[in-house]
Amino acid sequence: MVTTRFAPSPTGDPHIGNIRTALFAYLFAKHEGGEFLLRIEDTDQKRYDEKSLQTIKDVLTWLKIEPENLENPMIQSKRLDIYKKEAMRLLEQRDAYVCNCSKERLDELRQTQAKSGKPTGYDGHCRDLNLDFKDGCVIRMKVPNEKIVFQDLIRDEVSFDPSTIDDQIILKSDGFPTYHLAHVVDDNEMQVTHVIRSEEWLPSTPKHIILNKMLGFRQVRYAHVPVILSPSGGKLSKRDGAVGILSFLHHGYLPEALINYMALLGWNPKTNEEFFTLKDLEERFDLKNVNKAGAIFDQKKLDNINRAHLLVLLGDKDRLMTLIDEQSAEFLKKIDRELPSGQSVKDVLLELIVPRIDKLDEFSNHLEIFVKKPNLDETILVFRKSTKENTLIALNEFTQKAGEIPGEDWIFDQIKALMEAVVEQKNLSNGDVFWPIRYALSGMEKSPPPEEIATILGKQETLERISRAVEALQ
RNA sequence: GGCCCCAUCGUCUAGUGGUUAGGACACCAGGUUCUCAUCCUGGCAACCGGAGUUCGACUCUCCGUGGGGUCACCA
Repeated sequence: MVTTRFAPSPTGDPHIGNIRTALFAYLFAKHEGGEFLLRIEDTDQKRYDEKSLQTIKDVLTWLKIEPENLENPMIQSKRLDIYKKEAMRLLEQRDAYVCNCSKERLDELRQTQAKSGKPTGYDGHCRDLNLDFKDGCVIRMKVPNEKIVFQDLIRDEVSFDPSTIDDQIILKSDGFPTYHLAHVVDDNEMQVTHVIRSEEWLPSTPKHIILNKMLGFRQVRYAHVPVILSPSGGKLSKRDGAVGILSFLHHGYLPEALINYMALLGWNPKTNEEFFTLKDLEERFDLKNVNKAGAIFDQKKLDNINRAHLLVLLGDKDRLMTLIDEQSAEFLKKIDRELPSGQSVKDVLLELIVPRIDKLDEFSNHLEIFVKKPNLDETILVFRKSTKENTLIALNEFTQKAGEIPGEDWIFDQIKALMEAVVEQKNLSNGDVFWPIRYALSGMEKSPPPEEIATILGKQETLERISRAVEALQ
């Protein structure tokens, strides 16, 4: 049976790169009919963020990549005695040793090494001293002199020369284990079969393999997934804007879209399709089809995929209503009424607005136009294939004709007929008329059609807005 | 700097010795005899360089070059 895990440190809003790794681990487990587990690696007391655990759980739930033990994850800080016991065992086996080198000595050592152009690393000062363990000392693993070769599920064979691996600390002076010891012990206890983690762990993998062997644990398979790069090519970091998964949530991205995009970033489905649900991915995912090279994060593509999922959501308007912001939802309910066609104003607006937005946080902007007069830019007011003169003719003629329509007839087909009449009588193109009226009413380059907006705004407000547009042009 | 990993359109990628090097995003043009959007059609655009191996290399090997990662009592 396959078991994978997601083992984040509780240090804040989870990075999208970590979540993608979690997704791969989840998908691999599901595809193999196995288990996906959660473990919290909180052995660094300095960076601990108490809200983070809940955030991690919320995010996994929101994305629907829930670990089997979501409510009861393994927490490393509660297992200190276990790590210590294993460290002591290694000490007894002479696979590890006590080191009392001071921080100062270590810093100095590194500096001299760096200065003389040598690789930095522990020099083995305490290796053969056979010091007794006392509180305040650290324990280091004794790296044997043998070449380490292993098969990475994504990269195939990777090998390391022992001279490049130094005697890593496995138990810190505060009694906490380092990652190296803790994860090996935990993965064994959780019966993890496949360690799927970020590529940045590749260089320390030989240490983990050695530790695992020393402790007599069964072998695990490793898969190192490539990192996500920023548009400038480096590691995607906070300097590149939003990288925390929560910020994507707050910006109105759909969980299913995020999942779809993250999967495509580095994994390929071996088909030309690109739209996938979680279920689809569970069926098709294979580590063999994960790319080796890092992939640059492309927000445009994410937006595009989000749009595709948004369109699908139109088929489930009840869910859609729960996803848009509260104010917008309330507003829609307030103005909702049945139209002669039998459709509701709410549904019509949903249908009109959703295809025009990339993400849900833009939704309220589209509703705002019904309560707030837009700021107009006279250069946008003129359709790109039109002229200022024709725009003025169109707006003025529309105003004049509109005056003749009684208030109770102010509904879309009438208004549309009106605009069509202007086109015909003044010998203009559709763009000459529809574009400036729509922009005058909405102030947006993308918005529902003018007659729809005008109907909801009412005759008086419509004419006021058009007259403001005429003023802006003159 | 040492070590490790990587390298096809601007971006995500398909391609496993013989292809007009395919798809998607973005961009551009056109269409949907109603604007913007949606949708549809078309266009632009790539094998990092050099040696080898081979009848034949984007595909295999080596060397460069470039990019990334890592060298903590952080994970």
